[in-house]
Amino acid sequence: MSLSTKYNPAEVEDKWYQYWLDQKFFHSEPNPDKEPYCIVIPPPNVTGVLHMGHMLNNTIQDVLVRKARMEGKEACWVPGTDHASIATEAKVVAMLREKGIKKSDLTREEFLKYAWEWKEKYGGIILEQLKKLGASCDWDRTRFTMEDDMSEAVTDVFIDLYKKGHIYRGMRMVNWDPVGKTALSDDEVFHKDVQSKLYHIKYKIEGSTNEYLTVATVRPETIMADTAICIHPDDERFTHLKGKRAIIPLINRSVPIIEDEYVSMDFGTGCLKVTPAHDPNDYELGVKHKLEVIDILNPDGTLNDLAQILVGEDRFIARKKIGKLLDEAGNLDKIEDYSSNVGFSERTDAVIEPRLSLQWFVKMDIITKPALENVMNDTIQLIPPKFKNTYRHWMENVRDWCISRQLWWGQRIPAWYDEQDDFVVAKTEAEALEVYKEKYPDNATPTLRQDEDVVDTWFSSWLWPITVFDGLKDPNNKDINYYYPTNDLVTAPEILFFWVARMIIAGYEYRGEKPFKNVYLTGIVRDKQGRKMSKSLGNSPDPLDLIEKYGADGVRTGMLFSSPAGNDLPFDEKLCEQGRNFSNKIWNAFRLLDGLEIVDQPEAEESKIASQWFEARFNQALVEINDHYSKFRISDALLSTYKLIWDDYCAWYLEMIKPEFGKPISKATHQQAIGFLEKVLQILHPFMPFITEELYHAIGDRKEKDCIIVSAWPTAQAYNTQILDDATVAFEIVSELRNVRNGKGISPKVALDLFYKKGTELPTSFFGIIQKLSNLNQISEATEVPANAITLLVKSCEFYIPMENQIDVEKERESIQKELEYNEGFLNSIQKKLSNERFVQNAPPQVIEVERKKHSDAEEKIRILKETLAGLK
RNA sequence: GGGAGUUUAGCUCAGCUGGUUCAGAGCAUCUGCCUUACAAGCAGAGGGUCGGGGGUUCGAAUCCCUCAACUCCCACCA
Repeated sequence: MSLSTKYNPAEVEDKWYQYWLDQKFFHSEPNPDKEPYCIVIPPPNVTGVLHMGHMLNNTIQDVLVRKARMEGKEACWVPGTDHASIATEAKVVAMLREKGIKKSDLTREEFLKYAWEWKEKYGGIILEQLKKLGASCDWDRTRFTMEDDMSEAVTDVFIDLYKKGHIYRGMRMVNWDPVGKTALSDDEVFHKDVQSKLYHIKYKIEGSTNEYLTVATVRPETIMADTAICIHPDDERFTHLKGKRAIIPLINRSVPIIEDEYVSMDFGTGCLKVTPAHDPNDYELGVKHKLEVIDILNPDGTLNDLAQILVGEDRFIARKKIGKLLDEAGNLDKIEDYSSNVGFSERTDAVIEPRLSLQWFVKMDIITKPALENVMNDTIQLIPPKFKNTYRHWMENVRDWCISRQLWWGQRIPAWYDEQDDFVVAKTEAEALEVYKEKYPDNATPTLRQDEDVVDTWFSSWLWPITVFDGLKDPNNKDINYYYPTNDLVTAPEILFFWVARMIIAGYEYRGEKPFKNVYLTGIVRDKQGRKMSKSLGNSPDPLDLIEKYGADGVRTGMLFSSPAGNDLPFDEKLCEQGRNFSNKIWNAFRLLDGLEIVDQPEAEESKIASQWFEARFNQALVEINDHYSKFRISDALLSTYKLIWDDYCAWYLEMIKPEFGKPISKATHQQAIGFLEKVLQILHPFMPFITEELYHAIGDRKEKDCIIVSAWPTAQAYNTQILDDATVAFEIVSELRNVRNGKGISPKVALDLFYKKGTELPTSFFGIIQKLSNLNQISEATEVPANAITLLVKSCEFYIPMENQIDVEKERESIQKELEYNEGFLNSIQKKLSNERFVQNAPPQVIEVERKKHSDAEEKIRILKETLAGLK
């Protein structure tokens, strides 16, 4: 069998994924004999398509899960999707629109039928895509946030929180999306700077004939909703107006002039029109000064009857028209250009209208307490910890959470209204009726209607770590008892508050326990220009294309080469290329071993030393890699693994044991080499699951269940440090010799002789290896300095390489002179340091000792260099 | 406006409580090699006054002050 020099991932990836599935390696059940390790996936939107952010995120999760599985833990990665009410509803509405169906023509039931159909057809594509990445999720446990059980949990929690007084219904100024006709949470609004006009409008003072007060506003269409004019109490310009009233132009309604320090004297005209129904700050002022609230807008953003004029006009058209009307009436002082920050709906892009409405809220004051505390005291660890500050800031300033959404796709609010608009919070209509019996004692059955709204999506996903194990329905079941609290959560910092904080809140509220121990916050994947990769910008490569091109293993490592926790990842396809090249490197290492003729002959001495060295080196690296993992330094763990395999195993070890061309290898050596390969493949497996599984089987005769994915993570053994030190010296000598060849243009094929100065201590055990790697005839002690030789210095040891052709004495002299000068300068600086009394007095003895050593070493080196220079003829 | 963070080689990042390496890695670059596992490779080399300025110290990329640039989060003045 002759293998291609290039590894072909397409041939093996699907095969092994299916094999793992068939063997149920991803499936987990509570096992009291094993320590649990659990990750719940941040459920992607059902409407979602895999993007680079998911790739990064899920690769990290898979690395953690695979490592835990190999460590013998009962590893369970729970997958699933989120119903994402707004996003999904928007998609379904768009789909219907294409078919010529308007949502408004459908009943709720009809719409939901379409929505479910859509979900069944397109939902969860993303989970299939994750399989291509190699994600080792327990697919038997796949959940969806709008399954019956999950929805029931949402309802139960709503009712429970209501009973505990943590949910209330109240008037609140909310972000109203007039296009989507829904209230949005603050998080769903984005702000943009918009060029607009500042209208200076003159309000006549009541009782005067020609005295006016000017107010500046960007929203002249709301003057009909004004219920006061506000001035600063210390503003001397307006002292005479205190206690008076002003007349709203056009509609001639009289409003009081009030005083409040909220108004800034130096902004605009110093007078503020107060419109409690249409501005959050004005609303606050209104509450404070007990002002009337006049709402002049319809839900769709048109003016209603209360506006008295321009009824039925859209708010923006009304704005233009009212400007004209005011001008005609002589109430328009001037119009200025003005740039202001305007809120937009994240979903429909409509300008947000602050609107007063009855909404459901979660009171955040009490229930956030344990969530703040346990992050601050590191019971739950944020990685990197710098997010603690941000987290605290948010938790200390958190506002009540508006959880009602005027949508259909989602869990409906379990509140039941009678004809008087009284409501009862209950699980079912029947239960609600029971409660109403008290109000209607005469056996009269009231007609009830359920609240039309659904709850915010986060109100279901905040329960995710509990509900995936049915921990609300059955708080003592064996799954939740075993897997909860889960271990690590891997997610984007953008949703630290929307989701992570709320899961922590829910965890303490419903389990009295944190939902996870560590929160690993990934960075944002950006393009080369530093822009966030997003669908709308079209700057994100299709992950599946990348996988096809570089292999899942290549893409996975590509994503991880440079992404420390919390740092953004400026993505470059070159990273995947590096990953692919790495697969290829390993593939070829295997090809080398695979192609050798094996004979039962005694092992070469160099090979024995080589194996001893690699054994030590492997263990040293393993300790380092384990340490990286324990600190969630995933990129570092990968890089250490990469170097162990590429540099130590391939570049050094394999070169050491490789037989001469055409010659066979000793069976014992080959077995060692294969054994080491197996070990490094295991270490690599979390990062590159596919190629490692392929090669694991290629290098051994495996039974059905004997797979690398479930093999035991190697245990770090105590290692021989002496051999590592010796190797370092040996490698340096080899490197210097290569340097000489490079500089003198001597082919590696020309064998050289190497002499060392009499009496030097050298790692003689490595001489064979040095000879082999550097193509040397001999390494011998020099009885005298050979003539016509190049002198080398390695760690203050002198070496001579006799040259066949006359060496260029001048050039040699020059280079030695240069080194001499460098060393003399170095010596000088140390001497200065050591002659500084204060240094000698204050520095710790070890530091001084080190400086002394440096000093004597440098002196020795200078002496040798001088000698060599003198010897050059 | 409030808060947090970042600034170390061309790029992406390590450098823990100041002191063994007059600053490290990967990638990229340059030079030489189609050397019998791998040119998706091999061997070697160059490259940074650690954002600017000041201070503390015998000694600072590391601590303090200050300035500057960038990033993120929160709030949003009519």
